[in-house]
Amino acid sequence: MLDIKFVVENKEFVKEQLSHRGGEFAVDKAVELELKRRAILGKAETLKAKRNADSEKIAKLKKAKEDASSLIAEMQKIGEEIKAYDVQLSEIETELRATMLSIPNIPHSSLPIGKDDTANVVVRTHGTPREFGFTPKAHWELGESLKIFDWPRAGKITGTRFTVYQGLGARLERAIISFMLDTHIFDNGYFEIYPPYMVNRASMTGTGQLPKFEEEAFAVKNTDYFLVPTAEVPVTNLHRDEILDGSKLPIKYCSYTACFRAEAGSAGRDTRGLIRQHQFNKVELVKFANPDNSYEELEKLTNDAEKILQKLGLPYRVSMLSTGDIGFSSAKTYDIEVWMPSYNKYVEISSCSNFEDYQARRANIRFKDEKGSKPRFVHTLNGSGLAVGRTVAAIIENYQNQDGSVTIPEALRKYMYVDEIK
RNA sequence: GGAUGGGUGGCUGAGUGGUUUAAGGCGCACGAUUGGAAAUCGUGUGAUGGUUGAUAGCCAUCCAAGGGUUCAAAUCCCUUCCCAUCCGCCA
Repeated sequence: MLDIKFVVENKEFVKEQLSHRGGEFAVDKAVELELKRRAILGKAETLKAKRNADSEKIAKLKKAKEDASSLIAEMQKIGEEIKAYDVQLSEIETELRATMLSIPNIPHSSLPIGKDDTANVVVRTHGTPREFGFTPKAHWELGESLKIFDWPRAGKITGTRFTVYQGLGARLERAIISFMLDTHIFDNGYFEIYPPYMVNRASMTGTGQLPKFEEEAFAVKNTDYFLVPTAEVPVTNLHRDEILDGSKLPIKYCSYTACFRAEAGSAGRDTRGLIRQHQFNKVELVKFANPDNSYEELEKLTNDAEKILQKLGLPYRVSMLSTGDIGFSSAKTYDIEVWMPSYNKYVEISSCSNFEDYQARRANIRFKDEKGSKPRFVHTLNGSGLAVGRTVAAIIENYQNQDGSVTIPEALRKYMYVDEIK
């Protein structure tokens, strides 16, 4: 959520910045509602001040056993007026909040301006795609011949876009989760969180998944709970409605969870293999940072995620997303893309974003620099560190051998207890 | 799932209709005292919104959340959420 005061004072600037995202946003409506709200609030508060003062007079009159009936009659009228204003106010506030929740974050000034991903800028590339001396196979082909994934049975027991891992496939998935967590905990200094896989509506609203993207989430029937689409939701909301100690910033959390996404609107895209699933595993990095250095923290967070690919020896590149391609709540996002031979291109495996105070304002997460100082909103950041299924796919494809076996990257062997899958 | 008791400022804990603008204590900050410290004493101690040049004042709101009764609600009524204990069930 943007700061309504800022929006009122800089309406044209906000509209221009948001126009770079493409689409229309209700900035004028929000400003109009806010001005109306302030006008009515002033009237209501004046009347309430009078009511407070006169109620005290009534109390004194009654104590002195004097007649207060005329004053009480007057207060009855004022009470009705106040009630009328309060009804108006709550209607305006409800509408204002809904309007503000529908307005996305302002893109950071460093972003390339463009309407979609074609305007993204590659900022660095690491490693080079391997020259195979044979025609490489896709991970779903190798997975079938190695008997490590069972999609027909996944379809039978659940449905499309689900996977049954088995044997060394299951072990590889589990090994990667441990490897990623250990790297972030011991090398990068993150604190591990293992949260619930279901969250309530307030949490989904706090990080920006609701109300606008409800069709993307799986709701749990007969409850008001949702399956988490990413650990970002429970982990960021750990500090919802809290005032943090500024000297403790940045707070760095890493968290493994399964993630659940409806993938509405993705029909026909990435239908084979592990790339686009309704349920997938992910290790997520979440930071709560001081606004003064949150962009340095974004660079560090991105580097922390890259370290996983470096240790695994997978070629990748980092792109800065354009104004038209960044997510709704984000001010700046780097995508990390791993080389995927079957696609013959780089595929997104991590998305690292600085939300500035957009989520913090929605979720009311603040900090104090020192005792007595005014609370300020923190900046929240997060990034995948990394998507586990896509990492499995990348390892299988990039480390495949001509005979259909897969060599296990050195860094994973102590978690796998074997050197290859064959 | 059933029963009972709860939810009050950073913590603890009073407060069942009107000097509560939330007592007292702890903690914290500042000051006094001291060679320095402890102890002691004094003062202060939250959030949000409005107004304003102002992080000064002033006003409003906030006692789990939402609604209701009343001239007036932390206090009475209703709904929901959460917590604790016991019982039942259970990996």
